[in-house]
Amino acid sequence: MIHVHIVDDHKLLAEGLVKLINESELALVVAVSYNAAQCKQALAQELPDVLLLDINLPDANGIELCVALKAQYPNLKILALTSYGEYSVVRRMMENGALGYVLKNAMSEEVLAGIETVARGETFLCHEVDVLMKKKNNDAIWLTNRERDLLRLIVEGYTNPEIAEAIFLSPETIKGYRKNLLVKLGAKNTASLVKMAIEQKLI
Amino acid sequence: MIHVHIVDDHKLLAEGLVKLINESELALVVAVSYNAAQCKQALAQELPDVLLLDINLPDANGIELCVALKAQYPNLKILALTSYGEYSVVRRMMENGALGYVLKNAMSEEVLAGIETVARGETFLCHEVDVLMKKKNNDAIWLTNRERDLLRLIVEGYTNPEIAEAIFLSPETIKGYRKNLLVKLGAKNTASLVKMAIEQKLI
DNA sequence: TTATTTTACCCCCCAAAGGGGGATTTTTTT
DNA sequence: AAAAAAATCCCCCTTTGGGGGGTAAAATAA
Repeated sequence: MIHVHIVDDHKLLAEGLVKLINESELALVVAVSYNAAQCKQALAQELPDVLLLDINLPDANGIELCVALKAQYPNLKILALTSYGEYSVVRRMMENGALGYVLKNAMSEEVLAGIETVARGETFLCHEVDVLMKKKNNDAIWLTNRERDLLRLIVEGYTNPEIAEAIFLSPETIKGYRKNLLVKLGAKNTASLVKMAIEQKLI
Repeated sequence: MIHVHIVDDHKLLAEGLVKLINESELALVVAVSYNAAQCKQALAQELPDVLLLDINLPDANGIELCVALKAQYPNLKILALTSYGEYSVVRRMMENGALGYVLKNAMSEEVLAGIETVARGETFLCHEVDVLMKKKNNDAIWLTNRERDLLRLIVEGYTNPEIAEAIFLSPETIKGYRKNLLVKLGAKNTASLVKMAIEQKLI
């Protein structure tokens, strides 16, 4: 029997999942957490086989939480369960410790299949995400860490001179990054750059 | 018995809701739609007492859908069920035909209470939203229609001269609106203006 | 009917963004 | 070891944005 821990602040969804999983006879829900703090506490008590992890938690970022949990519990199998269907999110999640990724609009069978697959130690992507990762690999936008740092600061409203001073670089360098980001994202100015950064969840 | 129609593309959640509602003996789920098109088709067949409506649908905007459905079925009671906890979204939803608003992170009892209340024709807000609408009423940001139009164009990356030409106004007027928006949202420049507009879902 | 809000317009000035062209060094990949 | 990619820096010039002042008609609300 696979032991599952659900982490999701959408209580309605979590409730439904508990029923779904327990009734499947495939796995057993041993814990439900509504935020990152609760999750960490519960993990210290009992370690499940699979952690069903939402990305959008009230007190933490799912990607960073994923990294932290993997560091503490290397054998824990993390299955992302989220509504974010953006290339950048999936990729960062999978590169940072998640073994599987299932969208909230997937069929319930996909969740069960995902739990079963990651429990065996294999990677799993729900159908829609699988298609996305194969198709978009060509025109998908992927930023370097430095570019992401810069983009974050631009989105926050910092000007080139401000950023330069903050991270000890020449204003001309920041200008170069900004120009490059415009080209990379296909944005015509800062406004559309910020829009794309947020909507495609690149930051 | 209250007849309920669920509209949500998160199939996992919808499934859980069906069980929850049917087992409550309070109401009966007569239809489930995963998008706006399906919803409209199903409504033409059978009219429920309460429509449980998600805002984030793949093929439509929940607020606009709400207006359209209210126009066609004035007696239909719409209960918004969504993850958006922003002041602007709640207010626009309630001003555009929704009778109630429940967050997805609410307890399941709140959904049932919401269904029961709106079925009687009374308005309903889940606890968290109720607190929000009372507390934030002072510092909450609310834009005029014109300001929203302008903000939309700014977010899209149009410059002042471009906007002026597009909506037949003087570039100086656009400049004035832009300045005013910066003050209203408390943004220091276009980048943070766009960020706030999207994150607070003002557009 | 009076206030208030909204919409639309104008001036000056300087800082910041954006478009064009480069370059070098370090790091990563092959 | 060679090639490619990432990170850093520089110049010139034009357009756009942002801070500071305003005014005034039209629409809404009190």
